[in-house]
Amino acid sequence: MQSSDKNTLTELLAQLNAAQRDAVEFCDGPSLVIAGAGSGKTRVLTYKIAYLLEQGLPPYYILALTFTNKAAKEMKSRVSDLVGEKKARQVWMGTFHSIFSRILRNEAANIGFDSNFTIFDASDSHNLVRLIIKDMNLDDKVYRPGSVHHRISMAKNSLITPAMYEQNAEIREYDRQIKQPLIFEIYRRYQERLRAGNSMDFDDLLLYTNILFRDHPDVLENYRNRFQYILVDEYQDTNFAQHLIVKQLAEVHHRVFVVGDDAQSIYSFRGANIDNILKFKTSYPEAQIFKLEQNYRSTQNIVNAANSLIKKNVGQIFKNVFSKQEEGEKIEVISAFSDFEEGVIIANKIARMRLEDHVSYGNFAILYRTNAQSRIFEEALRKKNIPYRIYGGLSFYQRKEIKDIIGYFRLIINPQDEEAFRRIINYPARGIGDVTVNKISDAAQMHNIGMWEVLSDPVGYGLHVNFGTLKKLSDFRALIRDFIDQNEKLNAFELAQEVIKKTGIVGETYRDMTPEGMSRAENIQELLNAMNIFVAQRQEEGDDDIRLQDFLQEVSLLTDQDTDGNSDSERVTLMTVHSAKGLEFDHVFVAGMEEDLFPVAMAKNEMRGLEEERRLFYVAITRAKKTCTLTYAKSRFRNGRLTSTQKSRFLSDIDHNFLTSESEAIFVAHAEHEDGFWGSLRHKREEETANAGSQAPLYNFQKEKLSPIAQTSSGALPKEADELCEGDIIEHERFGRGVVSEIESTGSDKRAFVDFDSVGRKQLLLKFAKFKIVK
DNA sequence: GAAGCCCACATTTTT
DNA sequence: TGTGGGCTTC
Repeated sequence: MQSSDKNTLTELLAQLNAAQRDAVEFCDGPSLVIAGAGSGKTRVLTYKIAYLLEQGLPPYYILALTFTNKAAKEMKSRVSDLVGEKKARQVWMGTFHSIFSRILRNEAANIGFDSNFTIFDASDSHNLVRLIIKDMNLDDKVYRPGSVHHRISMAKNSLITPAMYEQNAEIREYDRQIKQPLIFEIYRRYQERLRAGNSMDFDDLLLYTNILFRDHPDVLENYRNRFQYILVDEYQDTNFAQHLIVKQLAEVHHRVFVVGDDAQSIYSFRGANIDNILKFKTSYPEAQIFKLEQNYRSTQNIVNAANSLIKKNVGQIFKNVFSKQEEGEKIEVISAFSDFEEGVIIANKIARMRLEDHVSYGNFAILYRTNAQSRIFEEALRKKNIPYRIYGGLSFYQRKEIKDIIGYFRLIINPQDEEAFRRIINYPARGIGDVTVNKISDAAQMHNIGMWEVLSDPVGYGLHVNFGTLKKLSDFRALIRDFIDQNEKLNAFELAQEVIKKTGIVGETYRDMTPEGMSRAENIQELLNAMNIFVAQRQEEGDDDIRLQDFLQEVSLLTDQDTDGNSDSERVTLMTVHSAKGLEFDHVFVAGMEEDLFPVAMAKNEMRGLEEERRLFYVAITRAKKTCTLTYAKSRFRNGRLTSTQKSRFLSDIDHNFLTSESEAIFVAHAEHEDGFWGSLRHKREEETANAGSQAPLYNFQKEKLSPIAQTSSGALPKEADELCEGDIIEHERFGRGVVSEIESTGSDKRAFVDFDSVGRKQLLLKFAKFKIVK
C-alpha cells in the first residue's frame, strides 16, 4: 500500500520477503515464479514492474499479460501506486486478448482483415456454428453446436488451421469415432464465414497473432525488439497459442518473467496446458526458477490440509507451502441427509457465526462445483433473511436488449458483420422476416459477398422480393448509413443515444411497464451510463475523439466479472469454485463434496481429469483465510431424481489430522435439524407455503412477477375479459393503456382492436391477451 | 407477431 | 426439478 510515487529500489525491495526479492531482482533471462496460493503473486508482479521502471527501463518496452480484465485493472492500479500513473499508463498491460487484438488491428492489412473487425463472443460463435450445421443439413443432435464449437476452439488453441485439421489423420479418426466426421468441414466454413464478415472469435485473436508472426517476420521483428521485458500472470492457464506468442516475442531479449501455480491449473477444458508451466525449463533451458512458498492468507491448518490433498497428484512441481499464521481451527466436515439440509446447515452456521463471532456477511463464501447447486443455497439463505450475492449468471453484456443494441454498434462499425446483421435486421420489428433474410443470405452466398452488400443493389443481385419489402430494406440500409455518417462527428455516447432513438428501441422499451420491460429499460440506461463514463474518462485522459469503435473494442472483451463492484461487505458470496480463483474469504464453505459431483462424474475416468478436479478442490480450500467447512449430502435431487450419494474421495485425500472428526459434526447437524432427511422434506414443503408471506430481503423475483396491473385496477369490481366492449379502457400487460375501438367475433374467438397510447393500434385475441379492464 | 406447449437437457467457462 | 429452445397455434 505505497502511496508515494517515488520509490527507490531499496525501498521497493525492503517490502518483499527474501524469495519475492530474489524473483524481482533477477533480470538477466527467463524466469519462472512458482507462486503457491496466497504467497503474494500479484505483489511480486507489480513490484517487478516497478523495479524495472526504477532501473530506467522505459515503460513502453514492458509487456505484462493477464487473463482477466480484472487482474489487468488491479495490476495497473497497483503499479500506478508504486511508480505514478503517468509511467504506469505507458506500460503495455492488459489481457492476452486485448493486447493482441490491438496489435491485430494495427496489422490487420497484413492478414487480410480490416482494422475495424468485429470480435465474436461465445454466443455469436455458437450461433454461427449452428447456422452452418443447418446449412449443411446436418442433424444438430449429432453435431451439437456447443461441442462442435469446442472442438474448433481446441483446434485453434493448438494452432491447427482448417487445412491442417482436414489433413490430420489422427484428428479425423477421432471425429469419425465420435460420429462427427464432418467437423473439419464445419470448421472450414466457420472460418470462412468469420473472415467474410471481417470478424474474429476469441480464439482467432491468438491464432491470427501467430499467423501474423509466422507470415510477416518483419512485423514479429518489430514487436520482439520492442518488448524488452515480458511478464505473464497465471502462466499455468496458458494454452499453446499463448505459449508460442510469448516464446516468439521473447526470442531477442530472452527476458520473460512468468508467474503461476501449477497446483491451481483448472482450465484445461478451455485449452490451458499445464505442461507449459511444468516444462517451462524445456522451452527456456536457461530459465531460473523461484518458489514463493510462504502463504500469507490462511491459517496453518488450512494450508497443511490443502498440501496434504495436493500431494496426491502426480504431475506437479514440488513445493513446500507453509503458513506462519496461527494454527487455526481444523477443517470441519459436515454431512447432511439431503441437499436441502446441507443448505439449511450452512445458512444456520453463517447466521450463528455472525451473531456469536460478529462476522459480517461479506466474509462468507459458499463455493460449489456446479451452478445448479446454487438454488438450494439461495432458498436456505433467503429463508433466514441472509443477504447474498450470486456470481456467474447471465452477464450484463449477454442480455438480449444489450446484445441488440451492441448489434447496431457492430454493424455501424463493420457492416460486413453477419451475426450483427441478422440480429438487428428485424429488430425492432420492421417487417423483414425470416423468408427475406434467407433470400438475402442465399443471394450473398451466390455472389460470394456479404449480406450488407446485397442491400446496396438488391435487384442487381437477384433478390426476389416484393416492392414493399424492397422499400423496407432500403430504409434499413439508409438508417445504418446515416449512423455510419454520424459516427464521423459524434462521440460514442452521443451516437448511442441517436441509435436507440432513431431505431425506436427507446420508445419500444421505455413504454413497456411490465417488470421485465422496466428491467430492460434500466439495463439500456445502464449501458448508456457506462458509455458516458467511458467517453468522459477517456477525455479526461486527453483523448478527444472517442468513437463507437473504441467503446466496442473495449466492450467486446469485457465480461460480467469486471462490471460488478466485487467485494460487497454485507452479502454472502455464492459462486462456483472456478470463479473463486484469485479471491479470498475469511470463512469458506465448500458444498457438495460427493462422488460424481466433486469430482464431477465425467472427470473420474481419466487421471488427468481427476487431478484437475483435485486441483480445483485445492483452489477451493485455499480461498479460506480463517475457517473452511466441507459439506456433503447423503442424498440429493439430481436431474429431477432423488439419488443417494457417496461422499467424495477427496475428503479422504486430506490428512485427517487437519479435519474435525465427522461424527461430531453430524451430531451438531442433527441438533439443529431434529428429524433428518424425511423431516427436511416436510420442512421444505412447509417452507414453500410459509415463504409466500414472509418478506424476503433480496432477489424476490416471485413478488416482482405480480403484474402491477393487479394493483392499479383495484377498487371497482373488474369486468371479465370476454365482457369487453368498445370504448372500454384497458391496461395491457405489455402495451400499457389503450382504448378498445372495435370488437370482432370469429367463431368462438373474440378479438379486440385497441388503440394503445404507446404502441398504437394492436389486435388482441381475447382468450390469449393479458390485460385488465380499467374502465 | 406473440404466446403457450412440449421436449430435451442439465460441468467448469478467465476472453 | 427447472429451464430454454423450437414448434405450433391463432
